[in-house]
Amino acid sequence: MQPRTHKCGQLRKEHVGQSVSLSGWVNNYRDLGGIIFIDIRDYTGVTQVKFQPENKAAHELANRFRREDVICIQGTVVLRGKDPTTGKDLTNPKLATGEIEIDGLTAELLSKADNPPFLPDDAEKVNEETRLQYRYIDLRTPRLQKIMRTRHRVAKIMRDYFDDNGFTEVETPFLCKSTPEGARDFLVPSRLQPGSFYALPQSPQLFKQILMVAGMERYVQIVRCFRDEDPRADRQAEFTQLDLEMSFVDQDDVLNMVEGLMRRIWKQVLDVDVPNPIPRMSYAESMSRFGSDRPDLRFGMELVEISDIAATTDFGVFKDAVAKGGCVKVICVPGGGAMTRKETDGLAEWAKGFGAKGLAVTKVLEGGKVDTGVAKFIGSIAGELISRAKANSGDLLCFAADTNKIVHRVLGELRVKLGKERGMIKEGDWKWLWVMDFPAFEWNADEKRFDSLHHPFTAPRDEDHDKLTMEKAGEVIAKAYDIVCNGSELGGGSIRIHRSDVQGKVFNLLGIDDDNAKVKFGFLLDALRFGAPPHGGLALGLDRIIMHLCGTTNIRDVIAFPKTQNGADLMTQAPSQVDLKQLTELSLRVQTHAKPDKAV
RNA sequence: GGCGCUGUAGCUCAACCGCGCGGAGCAACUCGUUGUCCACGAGAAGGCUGCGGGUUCAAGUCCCGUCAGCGCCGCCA
Repeated sequence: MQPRTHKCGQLRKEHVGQSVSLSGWVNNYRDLGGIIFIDIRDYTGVTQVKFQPENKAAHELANRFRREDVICIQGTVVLRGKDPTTGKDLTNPKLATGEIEIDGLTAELLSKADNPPFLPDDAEKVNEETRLQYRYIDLRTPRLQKIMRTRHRVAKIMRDYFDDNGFTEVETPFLCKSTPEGARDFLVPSRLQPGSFYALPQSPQLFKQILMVAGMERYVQIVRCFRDEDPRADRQAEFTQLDLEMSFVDQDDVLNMVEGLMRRIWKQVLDVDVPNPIPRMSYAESMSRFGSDRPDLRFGMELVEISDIAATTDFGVFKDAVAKGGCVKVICVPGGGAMTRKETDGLAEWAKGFGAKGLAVTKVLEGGKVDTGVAKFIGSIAGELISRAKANSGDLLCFAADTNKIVHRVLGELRVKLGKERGMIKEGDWKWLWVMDFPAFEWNADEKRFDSLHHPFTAPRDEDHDKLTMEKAGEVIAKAYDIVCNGSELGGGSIRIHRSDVQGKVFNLLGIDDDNAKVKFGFLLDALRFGAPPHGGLALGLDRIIMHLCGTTNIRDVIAFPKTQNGADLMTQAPSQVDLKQLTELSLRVQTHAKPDKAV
């Protein structure tokens, strides 16, 4: 094999006359009987190589080259120019290297390829199932190559940024203690302690707090996290976080640090300016106006409160909702009046999937009138309704009347669905937001106790410390914050509790008694007793950041070896059954072999 | 755990309301072709229609089950 002198995407006019050697894959071949053209590809691009019959040995070899063979060629860079007889322009403007070609003098077959199940050129059209099975071919496509390189680059920008700011990257364990709160843990059996299990970390939360107690001051880590829950288009069981924690800080310090990072990444990767500062909105306002704690601000269609006037109508659904302490809200869909009955019925059906009993709609006419749907019930408030919703003739009004939670959920989801479907999002628009002032706790009616909205180590506002009682816990606001980009939560964090007495009170609210707390989090409570600085931090979803930067909605695109919805790796066939011997060594016995065909 | 969509040649797709021997493009194979660049021309080959059952004179098509992939709900402190 000749040593490579250049990469396949590199050669230009100025290299003409040079003797070069390239290695790569056969992207395509065109055998014209005499002259043979081979397009050779590596990660930098494609170059055309020609083999003339006069170079007999090389020509005979090239004659056998097929797609995806790995070859090495050597020859002279020549200008394509114009055909001497016909005068036709021979350059290929579609190719970065299209002004030149290589007059191939020698060729070598480094590795013969079987007929591939699909060609990298066609991959975008191919079934994802097939692509995942042959992931190494899929990854040859320029698109995925580019995503993987962007991912690398972003990780480097992150590390450089935090290095510039005095952070230290510390690796935390993958074999951890299981903490049954939150998501399901992936468990790893202990051989040395039969019957005991490690858990893979859902996040390094406790370790990073302990690193603050340990005096690291500024910690960062790009770290794999694991949650044994069902995947989604933007969620994998195994995912990567940028995790950070800082000592002697309050919210503004963390927010400023993270904003600086986002500005650097978006500037360097996309040449897009992230606003300075990123606007902030309270959780309460976000829920009220957008029905979501991660509002997409690229379009309007805000939720409008109409409970007061809805209660004055004769419409039972509206009156009941308000009487029971819920609310009635409306969103105005510009131009939605043109929707058919079938379409609006479809929306109502869809809304039921989010807990709504239905979805009331009506169309806005000229002169402050409404028609169709629930029009006959709301005639008395039509004028006020149209004015509050800022509706115009031809718009569609969508109402939800229920508990606050369901109304926000349904209209929030509907708003996003219609915003996307009706082309209300401007291409290339970026809207950033910090959502702040989350409630610390949420009442769990089933278990008759409070749950943490964020996690149990989140600090309440200083002025809310005396509300850490069963009576008032619902009013406590946490020092927690989420960063939201175009309606997607990129990350979140909080200032943590650094006093063991406050932490104890919170555990009690969550129904974790002292003994239980000691068993589960004793090491953290101990650490907090031995000199804990005030600290806080944040975790960003690296996969989601890459998705945004690369313009994909499929998280599998940004992970080199992703898993399917079933948790399977179609390439390696994981998970698989294991030898009885392995199980015995781990003191494990499997109850059912549900899929014996997958046995090892 | 639930709802929906999909499954036909190596790949991408056809095949009417259930009616003829399930077709085409690409790839692979053979032959031809000296300026192509998703080369071109000719030929030959390629199928248990995911799997199992049912309805029917007749099923790729309808029904039931099952497996797999995708999207969603639940879940994701």
